[in-house]
Amino acid sequence: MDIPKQYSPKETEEKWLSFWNKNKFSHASCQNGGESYAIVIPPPNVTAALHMGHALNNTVQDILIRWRRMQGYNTLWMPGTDHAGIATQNVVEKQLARENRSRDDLGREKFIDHVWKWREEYGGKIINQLKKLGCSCDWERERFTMDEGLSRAVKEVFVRLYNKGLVYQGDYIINWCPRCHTALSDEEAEHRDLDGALYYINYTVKDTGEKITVATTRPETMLGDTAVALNPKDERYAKLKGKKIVLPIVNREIDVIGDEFVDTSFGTGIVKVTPAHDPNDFEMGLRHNLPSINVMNHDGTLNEKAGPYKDMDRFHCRKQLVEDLKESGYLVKIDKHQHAVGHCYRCHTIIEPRLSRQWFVKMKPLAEPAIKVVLDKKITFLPNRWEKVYLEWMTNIRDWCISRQIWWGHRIPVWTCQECGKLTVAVDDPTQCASCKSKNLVQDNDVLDTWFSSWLWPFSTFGWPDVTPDLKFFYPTNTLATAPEILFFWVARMIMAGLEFMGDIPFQDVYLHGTVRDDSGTKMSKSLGNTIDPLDVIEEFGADALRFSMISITAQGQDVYLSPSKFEIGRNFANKLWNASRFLLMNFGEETESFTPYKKEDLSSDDKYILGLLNKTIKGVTEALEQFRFNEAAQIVYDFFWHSYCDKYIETAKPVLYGDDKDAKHTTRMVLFDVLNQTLKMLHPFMPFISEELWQLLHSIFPDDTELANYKSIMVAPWPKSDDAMIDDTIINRVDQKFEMVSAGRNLRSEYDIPPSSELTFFIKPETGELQSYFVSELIMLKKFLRASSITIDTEFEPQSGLPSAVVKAGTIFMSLEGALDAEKESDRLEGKLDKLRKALMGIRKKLSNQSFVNNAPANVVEKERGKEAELSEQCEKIEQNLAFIRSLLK
RNA sequence: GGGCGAUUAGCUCAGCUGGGAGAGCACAUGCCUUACAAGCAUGGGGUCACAAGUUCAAAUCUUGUAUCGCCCACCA
Repeated sequence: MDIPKQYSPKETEEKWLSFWNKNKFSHASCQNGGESYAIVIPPPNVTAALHMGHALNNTVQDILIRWRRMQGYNTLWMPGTDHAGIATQNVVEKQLARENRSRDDLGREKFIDHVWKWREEYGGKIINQLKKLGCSCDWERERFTMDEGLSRAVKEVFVRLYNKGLVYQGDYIINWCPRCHTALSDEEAEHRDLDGALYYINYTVKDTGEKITVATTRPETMLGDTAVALNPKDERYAKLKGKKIVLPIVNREIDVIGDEFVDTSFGTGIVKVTPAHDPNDFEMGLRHNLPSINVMNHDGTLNEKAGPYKDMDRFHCRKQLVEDLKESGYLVKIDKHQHAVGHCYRCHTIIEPRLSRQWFVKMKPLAEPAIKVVLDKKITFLPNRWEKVYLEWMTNIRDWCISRQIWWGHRIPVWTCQECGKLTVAVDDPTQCASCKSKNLVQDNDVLDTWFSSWLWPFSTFGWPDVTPDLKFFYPTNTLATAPEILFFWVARMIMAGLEFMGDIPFQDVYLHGTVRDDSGTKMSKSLGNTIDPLDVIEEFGADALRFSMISITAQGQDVYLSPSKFEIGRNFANKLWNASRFLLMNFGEETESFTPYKKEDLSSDDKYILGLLNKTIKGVTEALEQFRFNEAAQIVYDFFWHSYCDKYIETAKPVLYGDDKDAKHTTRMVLFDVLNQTLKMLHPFMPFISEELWQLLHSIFPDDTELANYKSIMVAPWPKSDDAMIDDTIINRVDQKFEMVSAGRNLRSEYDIPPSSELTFFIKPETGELQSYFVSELIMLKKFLRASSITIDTEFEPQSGLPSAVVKAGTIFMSLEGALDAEKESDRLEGKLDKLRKALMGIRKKLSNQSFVNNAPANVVEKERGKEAELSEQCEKIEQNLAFIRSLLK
């Protein structure tokens, strides 16, 4: 068989992708029954291109899904995309702008048509990219948050909440993005510390002409001031109470109010009150019945209320106003001042707090049960610390502003009657007013927050509000894997929605992985230009390499630091797998051999050794996966495969394979096959493509092997089960001692600079007779590993001339030298070794002579120390003997 | 202002319920040994940020300090 020395992922990945797709291995049906295991994908935005965050997120999910599928669960991974209201509208508007057109040129209906067309043409390309990554979603079920079904769920939810009094319309201060021209929720406002200024401005007291100074960070809002506030305890308040204050420049008269909110120690202790542009001022306005003056347009320019500043941009106005105040002598001073400023999470424009009529969801009643299920451990967070973050947010939850002044999204199902002015709220478009029966209805112009559809994702994707068989079977889902960034946006809200509308939790485990950063620790983002494109990595290293590398460096919930060189881990590992398999294929191909599994009684100690370690590995990997310790699972298989199977077992197998004993050969082949087969299965969730390729190749060697015929794909082959009966620690320990002896011999060779090409004579003095007979039976092996022409094994061996030696657990190994021994060098070498051992021994002896250690430490710990003490002192003694002999040569 | 995370080898990081400091990369030396140079063998390298405490025993638990990073918060 002619197989290239290097694994090239490209064709392999394409081949199996279409194979899986054709055979629909990832399609789930509730009719197959069994125990369900379901994950709903965090739907990426339709506008998205695959980035490393997606790659990590979806690799984690695919590992879980593939693993559970192999374990025999009825497994479903529900895929789909999010319509991403503002983000998508922005993208399409930008595209229009390039053609010198705006959404207003098109008008609402045509614009929405245009977005749908855009989606068909360019949107959802991320789905194909996820396929390339190897994601085994049930692609037949792909959903979109604006699908007909999901849209119905959205309306249903709105109506239900409205009827329950949990959705209401009101005038409040909301976060307004002057660039997107829409309201945002509190979560959509990102607070960033900015170096701003605190402006001190003089206002005039009308009667007395006296000046009072207020401090503000946003002087332009002065134009909308309707009062000046002091703390009632402030003695200045008594003097000013009832007086009128004249606003500079605009010369409008406003009142003085007393309010506990005012902090006497901040600024001047006198606050300008702008109810239409500040949440605190708004509250004060309500308390004191103040008028609200909104001085801004929706695009952040000043309106007619701003007098001379009309049509000016808010920041231009600020500059001009400060200039004017300075000129007219009202500006006292400007202090540097750092403060948190809200930014639009979509376009990063500075948000304007603005009084506006919007729709809200009352959250407290929804939050209560969602707090309870977490406290009751019905939902667990991994890592656990996120539970606290979740509870903190939930307990201090504020109402959710859900209306958006954009066009792309779910239109609010509310109609206003033009006759009686009453509202009709309905799932199906009403033909007449619910109260006066007039047909003259106008639908609310706004659409809903994107998250108002995604919070229903775990059940809307199964057909809710219909109680479908899928919904009954797969809900609640099992695991949700996502990034902590959307804990509040999405995870928390899904829990609330699940409980409210399904009466049950949406998922049991929430696995929150870290954020992907570049190797300087900066979050990867397109705008910073520090991204690594996963598709480039797939192109260069392969999807398996990308997945394996990323997972093996991702500790549970810690952030991931990526640089291109990291992907070599996975690429090299894939290549190692490739070559080990190549070795098997080369040695299996020569004769058609029937597939007869090895018999336990025919196994050599090396066979038992590797099978023992295999079973330990299966146990370790399975446990690690159960605990969501993906990096550990990957590490365990990696280490087993590379350092035990390849470095040790394949090497011990070679003399057998190249020898004449047909039965031994067959047994060895079957063990080689079995162990690699099981390893490939364990690796499948991590490296789906190469594991499939090699599994298919290996199984195709044996015409009478049934696994390939039974399962057709490793994807649905059974997950390995560990068998304790296969783990014999005595044998594992003995074989380990053999390898330790080999290493000691190799070390001697290396320290004496003897090239591997020259064959040497070794003498092994085993510790016990039992080891002697074991080593004798392993003579061929030992000769191969040590590149020795002859090895003498004798418990009574005493060197007649000076020989370099090394002491290990199993005994002493001596190396013959062609020329005479440099006794001085050897004595130095031995002294060095002895020194190290003695230091270790001293530490242990000190411990053991400590009465409180012996009395207080558990018996097994003390016993272990005693064992170590015996072992080390014996080794020291032997080295001392050897050293004495060498020294005698020096005299 | 509150909360959280990180600090371990030159670099990137593991180290779960306290009991022998680990991996990968890099480095040094030697090897194209009939699976693999994307490899093999051998080796060097760490006051586990600092300080105090609990304990027979601390990288691991407690408290505090420092540095970096993140999240939340309506002091104008």
